[in-house]
Amino acid sequence: MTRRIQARIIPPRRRTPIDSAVAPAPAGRAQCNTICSSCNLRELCLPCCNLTPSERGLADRIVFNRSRVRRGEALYRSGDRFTSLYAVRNGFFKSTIVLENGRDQVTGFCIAGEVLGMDSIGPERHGCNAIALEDSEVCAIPFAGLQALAREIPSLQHNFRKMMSREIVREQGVMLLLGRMNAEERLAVFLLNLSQRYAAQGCSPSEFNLRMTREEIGSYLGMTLETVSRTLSGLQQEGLIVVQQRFIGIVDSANLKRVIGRGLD
Amino acid sequence: MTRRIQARIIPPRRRTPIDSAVAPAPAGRAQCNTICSSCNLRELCLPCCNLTPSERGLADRIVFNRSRVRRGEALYRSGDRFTSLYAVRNGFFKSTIVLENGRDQVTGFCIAGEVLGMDSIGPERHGCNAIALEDSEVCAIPFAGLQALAREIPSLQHNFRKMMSREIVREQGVMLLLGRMNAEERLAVFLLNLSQRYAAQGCSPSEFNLRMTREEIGSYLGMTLETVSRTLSGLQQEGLIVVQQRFIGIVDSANLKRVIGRGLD
DNA sequence: CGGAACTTTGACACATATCAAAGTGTGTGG
DNA sequence: CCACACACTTTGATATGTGTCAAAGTTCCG
Repeated sequence: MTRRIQARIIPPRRRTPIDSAVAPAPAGRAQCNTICSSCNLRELCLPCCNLTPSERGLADRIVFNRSRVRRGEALYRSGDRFTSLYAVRNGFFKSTIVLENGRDQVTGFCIAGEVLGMDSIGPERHGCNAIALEDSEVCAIPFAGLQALAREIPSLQHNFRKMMSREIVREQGVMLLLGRMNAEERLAVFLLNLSQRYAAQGCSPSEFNLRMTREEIGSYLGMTLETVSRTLSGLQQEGLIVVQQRFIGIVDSANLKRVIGRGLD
Repeated sequence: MTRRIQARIIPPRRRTPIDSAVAPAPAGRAQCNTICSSCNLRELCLPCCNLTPSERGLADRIVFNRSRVRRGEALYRSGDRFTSLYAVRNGFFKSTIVLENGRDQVTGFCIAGEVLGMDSIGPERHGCNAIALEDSEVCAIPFAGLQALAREIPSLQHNFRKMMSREIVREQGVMLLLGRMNAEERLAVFLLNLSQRYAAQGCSPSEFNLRMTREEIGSYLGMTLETVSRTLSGLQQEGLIVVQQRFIGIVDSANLKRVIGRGLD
C-alpha cells in the first residue's frame, strides 16, 4: 500500500578528543551536550546526567547514534523491533497507529527535547509509526545499554521510571480532553500545550508554526479537519488567537485558558 | 465538601512458619501465593516471580501489607504521598480525577489481579482517587523496597518496566476509543474488555454484574448516563447482550466484536 | 504556469446532550 | 414486616454540536 520509507541512519562519527587530549570519548556525547540544557532527557540522557567520574566511566559503554530523518520519512514503523529510545534533538514527529481499515490515527506529537518509543518497551516491538513532519535529528539510546547502566546508577533508574510514569499521566490528560471537552476547549488545550512545550525549548510560546495539517490535528483531537478549521477561525474571531494557515499567534493566553475552564464548570 | 473516608489498614500478621519449620517468612507472602496464579502481578509480585533461592532471600526484605477497603471508601486519594503500589486481590476499584469544578471524572476501573498506582511513581504523589466499588482487599507493595530489590534482580526490573509500558499502551487504546468511536462502539469495547479481564481471573466472561453506575460508565467512556442506558438497551434489542440493571449477559460476542469494527471501516 | 495538497466556508444531517418524568430496586427506621 | 426515602435506571421530547458533503480559496512545488 503505502511505500515504506525508512529513515537514513547516519553512522556515528569516529571518536575525537574532547576536553584535553587525555581521554577520547564518543563524539555523539560531546555533541549531545551542546543542546541538552533544554532537553527533557537531561535527567536520563547520560551526557546530561550529573554523573560522578566513576559513573562517567560506566556511561562510556553506551554509544549514542545520531540519525537524521527527513520530512515524511519514518523513524520507525509499527512492528519494527524495539531496540532504542529516541531523543528528539530537533524537528517534529507525529506518532500514528494504523487502524484495521488502513487509515492513520495520530496518537501524539513529539518536539525537540522529548522522547519517542516508551510505549514499545513492554511489547519489545514498536506499536506505532513515528513520522517526521519536518527534517529532524534524533539521538538513539540503545535500550539494552541503558538498562544495564541503570542497574548500576540508581539515579538513572529512578529518573527513567519517572519519565515513564509521566507519560502515563500525560495520556490521562488526553483521555480527559477527549472524553469531556468540546471542540473549542480541545483546541485551546492543544494550542496552550504546544505553546508551553515550545517555551520549555526556549522558543516563543506566543508565535509558532504548526507542523501538522488540520487533518492530523483533528485525528489527534478526535474531530474532523473541518471542525478544526472552523474552531480555529472562531477562536480568532473571539480575539484569542491569530491564525494564518500554519501560523499561530496566541494573542490572549489568559482568556484562552479561560476557554478550557468553561467546560469544567 | 465530601467527607474523607480512609481505608482501614489491616496490620500485617505476625510471622508464621511456611514449608517446614526451617525458615520463617512473612505470612503475607504465603497468603499471596494462593491467588497469584491468576494475578497480573505474577511477573512482578515477589512471591510469584520465579526466584532462585538466593533471590528469595533478598525478597524477604519486603513486607507486603494486606489491607481491606470497604465499598465507597478510598484506598488512596489525590494528593496523598505515594509509597506503595497496590495489587488488587479481590474486589473492584474506580480511579477518579477531581476536576476544578469538584466533579469526578472516572479514569479507569481496576479488578482483581490488576495493579493500582503506577501513574503516581513520577510525581511521588497520587494524582487520582482510588475508590472501592465493592468490599475489596489489596496487597500493598512498598515501592522503595521494590525499587531496591529490582536493582538486584534484573528480571524483576524488566518485568516492572514492561508493566508500566503496558499501561501506556492500554491508555492509547482508550484514547483511540474516545477519539473515534460512537456510543455503541464504546460500549461494545467496554463490555468486551471487562469480559476479557474477568476471563483472565477465571470468572465467567459472558455473565457478570457491573459494579459501577451508568453515570460512572458514562464518565469513563465520555458520554452521558442516559446515552449509556439507551445504548445498552439498543445492544439488547439487537440481540447482542442481555441487560437487567447491573447484570450483563453477553449473548453474541462475535457480533458484538463486529460492532467495533463497523466504525473503523 | 499548472497541479496537488491543504484550508476555509457553507448547507444540511445526524448523534448525542439536555431536560423531564416515570419506573425499579434497596436500605432504613418505625 | 411494611412503608418510605433515596439512589439509580429507563424512556421520551427537544436542542445543539459536530460530522458530512460540496465548492471555492490559498499555498507550495515541480
